[in-house]
Parts: sequence; structure tokens; C-alpha cells
Amino acid sequence: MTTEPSTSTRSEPDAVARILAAAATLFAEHGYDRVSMNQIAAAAAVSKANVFHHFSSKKELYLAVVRGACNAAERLRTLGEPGGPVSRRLPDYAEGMLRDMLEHDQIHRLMMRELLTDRDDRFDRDLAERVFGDTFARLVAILRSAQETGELRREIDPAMVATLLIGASVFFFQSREVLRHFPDVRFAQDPSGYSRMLVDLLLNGMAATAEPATRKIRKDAV
Amino acid sequence: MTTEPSTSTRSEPDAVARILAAAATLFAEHGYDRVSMNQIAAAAAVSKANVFHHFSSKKELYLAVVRGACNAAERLRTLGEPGGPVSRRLPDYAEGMLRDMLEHDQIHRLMMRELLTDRDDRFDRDLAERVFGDTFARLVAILRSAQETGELRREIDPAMVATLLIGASVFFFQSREVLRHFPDVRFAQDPSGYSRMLVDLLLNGMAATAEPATRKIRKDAV
DNA sequence: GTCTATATCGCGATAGAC
DNA sequence: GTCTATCGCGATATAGAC
Repeated sequence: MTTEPSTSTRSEPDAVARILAAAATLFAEHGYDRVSMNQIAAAAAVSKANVFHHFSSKKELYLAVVRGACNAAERLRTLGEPGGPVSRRLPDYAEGMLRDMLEHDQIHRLMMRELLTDRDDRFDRDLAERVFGDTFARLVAILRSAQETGELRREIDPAMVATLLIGASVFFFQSREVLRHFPDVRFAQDPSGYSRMLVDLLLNGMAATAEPATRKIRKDAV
Repeated sequence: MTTEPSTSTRSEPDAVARILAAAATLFAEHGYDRVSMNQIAAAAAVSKANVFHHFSSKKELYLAVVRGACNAAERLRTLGEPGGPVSRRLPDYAEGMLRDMLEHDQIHRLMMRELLTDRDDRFDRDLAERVFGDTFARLVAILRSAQETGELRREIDPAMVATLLIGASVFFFQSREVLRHFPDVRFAQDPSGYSRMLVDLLLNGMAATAEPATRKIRKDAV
């Protein structure tokens, strides 16, 4: 007769959800080893014993958090499927990827941390890898089809382009705080400018054309 | 009268050196938090107390290791100064950078770990950043001079190219174990092939040229 | 489900003999 | 300089009342 959703006494936003949220934030910020169950419990406003009641170990809690992050990351990737010339889709794709990372900073930091951890130290040895691999494969497929329509040079290895595109975005994401301090860098706080320049560079290269006179109008003002 | 180098009893390759070497390996492999002074002492074949005798804390030992890695990384960077057309020097530069990273895996893992650590959690807040910044600034200077001689397009931001070049190398370095598992990727174990493709892509772009006959003209597909 | 209280362990760091 | 032995603390994890 009551409106109780399940077994909860009457209940807050659900202790489990609070624990997961607190753990996600802390793990993303500081990494597994620098976060204690005490901190997580405090941040979630529950007792430490309660955390252990819901998650049998710290490791298991961490896994639950990483799984959540991977699922979320997978759900975010809706772009890329519909058609159109790649040279038009690519800027959006790159900018979308970068914006996703920045907006869902936490999720992606967790995923990147997991990918960069030595395989033997990792808890789940291929979850993040699988999610990342899917994104990668989809991007390669798009590039390959653009080669078949003749839009992109055939000598190029599409996996190479995908690596470069993703790598440049990941590197920007990881290093923006460091890059910000370099006097030469003006794009550290302008992700959309960065991805536009990135795609332009990838498409057109940086070598000067031989005859400036006959140049086919390339004035992508940066 | 004796041949004793200094104060050592008679001594092995020097306990301090052994400790530093063991610590460097372990820190590079697993990170600061997952390595204990016990492990380091065991790997260096000395007692834990002896480690504390030479380094007053774990933190200080770690700092000594990172400083050593940064110095080593700085010493490695001899390329880039002499002249010549950038389009010829760049492939060597990129390949050299990548080969350095792979050959001195340990040093660079340590430096990257330090760069990717949140600024507030970092022990030395700008050592690695300074070393990395020097490399970056030197590369930017080379690219900028190539723009002034007209070899590279003037609209391009040299810092952008440097970011892309370094980012692509760093990403390859970090992710080669993951990339190796992707069916589309054939270059994961061929760093020199990777850097050649990388520079070619950066110089010439991937867009198909409109008229293969008059190929100097590269038409923007956009 | 949630708490307080406690067990147990391994860590960084120290004391003091040799 | 090097060792053995040990301290003190905070970590994960558990026991058991409510």
C-alpha cells in the first residue's frame, strides 16, 4: 500500500547510487590507490560498513564504477552512422568526440586510466578495451568507405587516420592543463578550434602548395 | 692507499645506484602507489632500513628517480638543431622521438605518468612539465622557421602541428599494447612505419587530389 | 539496511646494535 | 653503511546490535 519502491526504509536517492557517484568522482580524480573506503563513505554520507554491505570489496566497487563508465561512454557514441561526404562529417565527429570527453570528463578519465593501466595490473582486463575498440572500428569503417568512393587517397591506411584522430583528441584531453602553460599554445581552452584545425590539417596537410597562384582557394581562416 | 672509491666498505655496484635502478623499474611499471619500500629494498637486495638511510622518505626517493628520468630524457634530445628542409628532417625527428620513447621505455613511462598526474597530486609540480615544454618549444621554433622560408603553409598554427606530432607519438607509445589487439591495426609493432605514415599524412593530407595529372594543386574537398 | 566497534594486516618510518 | 626488530598508523574488511 505504501509508495516504497522496494526494500528501502523510505530512502534518499538510494545509498547505492550515492556510493557509486561518490566513488566515480573520487576514482576519476585521484585513481584507485589514492582513494580510501573511508573517503568514499564520507562523500556518500553513509558509514564505511554500509559501503562494504553493498560492495563486497573495494575492488568490486571499482569494477562497478568502471562498468558504469564504459556503458555511459558507449551510450554517448551515436554519431557517425548516417551518410554524407566524410570531409563534412569529420569536423563534427572530431568536435563531438572532444566535447563528449570534456563534458563527461569523469567517465572518460576513468576509461583512460583503465586503458593506460598495465594489462596485468588491471582488474577487468578487457572491458574498456572492448568499448574503445568498437569506437575505433566504427571510425575505420567510415574512413574506408570514403576511400572506396574516391573521396580519400587510397594509399592512406584508414586505421592510421583513426589512430591519429583519436590520439590527437585523447592527447588534447589529457594534456590541456599542461599545454595551457606553454606560451606557444593558444588553443588549450578552445576545443572546437582545436578539432577544426586538426581535421583541416588531416585533410589538407601542411606542406605549401607549389604554385600559390593556381591555388584552389584554401582560406580556412584559423 | 687502497683503491676504494670513497666510503664504501668495498662494495658492489653501489647500493644507492641499485636502489635507484630498482625503484625506477618498479615505479615506471606500476606507479608510485602500487610499489612499497619493501619491494624496492628486496629488488635492490638491501634492507628496507638501508633505503631509508639513503633517502629520507619514499617521496624523496621517487623524486630522485623522476629527476634522473627527466635529465636522461633531456640528454636524449639532440635532434632538430641543424638546418635543412623540414620535410626531410621531420620524418627523422618523428621516428627518433618514437624510437627514444620505446628504447628508454622506463624513463618515458615515468615522465608521462608524472605529466598525466593531476597537478595537485603531483610531487614536483613542474619538473616534467619544464622538460616537456622545452622539447615542445624547440619543435615549434623549427616549424615556424619553415613557415618563414615558405616551405609550410602560413595559415597553419605551428603549435598545433607540434601538438599533433607529439600527441600522435605519445598516444602510440601509450596505446601500442591496446592497439595491437585491434584487427584493423597493422602498424602497432612497426613504429618506424607509423612515424613515416604520420609525417606523410601531416605534410600531404589525406584528401584525394582532384586532378592527378596536375597534382601540385590540392583541392579542398570541403 | 544501517550503524558502532573492532580485528587484522601491511605500510612508511625509526631505534639502535654492529 | 648496513642490518634486525619494532613502532604507530591507516588501510580493508568483519562482527553484531538496531
